[in-house]
Amino acid sequence: MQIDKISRVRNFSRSVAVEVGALEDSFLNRGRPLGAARVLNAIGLGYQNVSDLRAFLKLDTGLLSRLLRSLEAEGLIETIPNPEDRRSRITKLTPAGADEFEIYEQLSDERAATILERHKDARRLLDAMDIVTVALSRENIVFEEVDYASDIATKCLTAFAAELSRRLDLEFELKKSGDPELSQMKHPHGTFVVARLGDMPVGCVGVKGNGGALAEIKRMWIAPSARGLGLARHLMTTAEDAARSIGIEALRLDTNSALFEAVGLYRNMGWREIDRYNDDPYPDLFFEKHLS
Amino acid sequence: MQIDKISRVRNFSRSVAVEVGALEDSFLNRGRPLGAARVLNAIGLGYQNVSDLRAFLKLDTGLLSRLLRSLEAEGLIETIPNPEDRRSRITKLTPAGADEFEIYEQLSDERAATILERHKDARRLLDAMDIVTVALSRENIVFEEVDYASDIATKCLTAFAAELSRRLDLEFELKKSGDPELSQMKHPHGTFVVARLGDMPVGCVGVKGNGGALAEIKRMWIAPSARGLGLARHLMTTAEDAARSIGIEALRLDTNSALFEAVGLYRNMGWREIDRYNDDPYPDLFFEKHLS
DNA sequence: GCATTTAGCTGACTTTAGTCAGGTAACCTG
DNA sequence: CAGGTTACCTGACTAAAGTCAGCTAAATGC
Repeated sequence: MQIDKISRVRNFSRSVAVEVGALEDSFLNRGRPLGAARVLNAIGLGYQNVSDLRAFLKLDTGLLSRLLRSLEAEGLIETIPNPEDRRSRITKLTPAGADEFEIYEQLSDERAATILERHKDARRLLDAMDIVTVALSRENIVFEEVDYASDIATKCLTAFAAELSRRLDLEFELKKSGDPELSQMKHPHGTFVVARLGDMPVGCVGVKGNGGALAEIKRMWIAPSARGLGLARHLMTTAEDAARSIGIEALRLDTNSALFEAVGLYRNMGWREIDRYNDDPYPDLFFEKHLS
Repeated sequence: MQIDKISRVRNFSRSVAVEVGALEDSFLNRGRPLGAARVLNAIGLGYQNVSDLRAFLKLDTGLLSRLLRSLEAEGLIETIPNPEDRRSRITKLTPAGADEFEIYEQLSDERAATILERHKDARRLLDAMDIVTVALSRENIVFEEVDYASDIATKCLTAFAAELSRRLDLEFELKKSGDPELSQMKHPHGTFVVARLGDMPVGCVGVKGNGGALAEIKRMWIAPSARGLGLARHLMTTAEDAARSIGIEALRLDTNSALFEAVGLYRNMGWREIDRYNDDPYPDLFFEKHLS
């Protein structure tokens, strides 16, 4: 049976290798060697200083240097010394370079769109792709404190609200930016932590404080595609650490017993069940944890 | 929103491209250029004559020729003229070549296993991979008549039985090879058609005949990962054509109204609802179609 | 049976990718 | 400020990949 699993993975690898090859071919049609195209794209993506480029593309210093020279000769990039350390250098797309980068982006978008077009209902395929994406690059998931109004936080909160509405069959209203509840999830009272894979949101949790020693965990969410990987534990730990660092001594939270995965985690991470502390209709379980 | 979908596909492409690169790196560790390794693997996979290799690997005739020469020099392959057309040539792995191919297979298996190992429960990931595999290579799906006892047919029937058991909550007993019901799905009485993607089963259907002009459709199944692509129509058409070609004039089938997609398809493909013709407890709808 | 086509090979070439040993300017350390 | 380190560059090289014209032998078409 293990053999069968492996052959499924290998069938998968084979089919995506074809897809990757096709994208590279479409890049080659721009008349530039793949190496140069890759460098141009990396610069467009924001890898602007040469050492970052080298690390990202895993290129030898000599090779990268030459590729940069060739892009310069095409008038697509400019490199200037980094004013903070004039040994290192910063690359920048010229307007022509930005145009060319945009064309590569277009090519990538077109290939992606081609795949989607062949599916009347692409949702299932997209969900499957998300699962694979997270599974293959889980070590690149970063956990970090961000402003609840940031782009990535908004993505998380929107997805969270959509899922709650679906799973609990109720209309969950997303709080607006000015909402006092949200402003309590911000330093110095509280904080907001997201887990993300690049620009893809995979989880979030808010710590809502009021200046006192007791704060509350809110908006704990893990993207469906990222479940079963143990991310929630990491996310909660990050949130607890962040809470401790702003002087919070104890946390509490409410949840619903229908969210059994979450409930299991809380118990497992040292949360203690307590009595109801609010009269919201939705939660039916309440927990507390002291941050020693 | 379309933009968001595209970025999901592109995130996916990016993450799998890394995987593909890693596999190629592991291939390079065998000390042979990637081009030669690819040729060796293609030969091992069964692309034995030179023109097939060329088409499969999309290589220039000169380049392939040289790669074949280098593999010959290593003692890994032999090429002999094709006795049927002595202009063309057939390549064959030597015992040493077969060993070397096996090592590459091992490397691929190991990479696949590495991915699986990181997941306690890999089922969700594997299902997602299957969906992606089918979506990306649906144009490679082949529909063909096979013996019901063949490897691919057995895979289909096993999956079919497992799914029926799960969905209808009953213990569906897989027929054994010697079963008379199955032997009626074989020429000259009947036939068995599968849809497959390489060695991956994506669908099947049996035509069970008794020598007369009327036969019955049985074991119609589409793999979960292949649904929503309109394969069932193609599969049924293939089965009807195959039935006609062995002299069958009319087909009938029983089904359950819970399988609404299948029922919709039958109606759409010119099947006419008829009265119950057996007393099985599971079906509640009966159809017939005359093969003009 | 002779011209034509086909399959594959070879030689001669170019481009791309990658490696490595210096070299230079800028920076850092004591 | 001397000595070492760092960041990047250049030159010189090799290996791999790809292209193309011309060749040969076998098959095919009329």
